[in-house]
Amino acid sequence: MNHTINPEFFQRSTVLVARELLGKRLVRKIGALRLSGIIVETEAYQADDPACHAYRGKTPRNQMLFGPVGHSYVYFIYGNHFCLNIVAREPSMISGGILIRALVPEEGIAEMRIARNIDDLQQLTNGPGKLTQALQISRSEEGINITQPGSLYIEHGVIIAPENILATPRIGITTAQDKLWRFVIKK
DNA sequence: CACCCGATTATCT
DNA sequence: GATAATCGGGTGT
Repeated sequence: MNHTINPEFFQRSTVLVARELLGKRLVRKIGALRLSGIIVETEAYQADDPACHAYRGKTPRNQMLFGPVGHSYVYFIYGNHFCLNIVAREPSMISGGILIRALVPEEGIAEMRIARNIDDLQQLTNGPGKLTQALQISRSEEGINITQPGSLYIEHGVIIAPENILATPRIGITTAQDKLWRFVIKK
C-alpha cells in the first residue's frame, strides 16, 4: 500500500485517527531523495484537553491546529527539538492534532544516520525530536498538505491488528493523565 | 520586556 | 536510571 490517504480520514475523532495512523508510512522527499518510516507511536491532542497546545485558544504558534485537517503542524520545544503533528479532528471540534512520536525507518536509512550523526538503528527515529531530525523536518515543513504527494506526506503502509495496539497515558505532560491517548504498536 | 517552563534528548553514572 | 542542556513562546507586568 503506497498511495496517499483521503483528507476525510483526518476529519474524524482525533483519538481514533491517532490510533489508525499506526502502521501508516511517513514519507519525506528532498529532491530525488526519499526518506520514509512506518509510524509506530502517536499521541492525540484535542481542543477540550488541557494538555493540548490549542486548549487556551488560538495563538500564532498553534493556529495550524485550528486549520485544515490533513496538514502538518511543526513546533519547536525545549530550545532544541522540532515535533511533527498532523491536524485531525471531527467537524464539531475546533482544534486538534496528532503528535508523531516514533517511526521504524524504511527508506533512506543511510541519509538518516548522517542527519542524526548516529549509527544505532534503534536510536534513529524512536522519539518525536529524533524523527524530525532524521527526516530533516523543521518549521519550514509546517502547513504542508500531507494527503497529497509532495515534500512530506503519508501513505497507507501496513495493516496493524487491533490486538497489537497498546493505549497508554501520554508522555511528558502533567495534566489529563487519565486519558489513554498515546498509541504504540506492541513489539 | 522579563520571567518561567515545556508534547525532549544526549550524556553521563 | 538520573540529570544537565537549551531557548522560543506564552503570560503577565
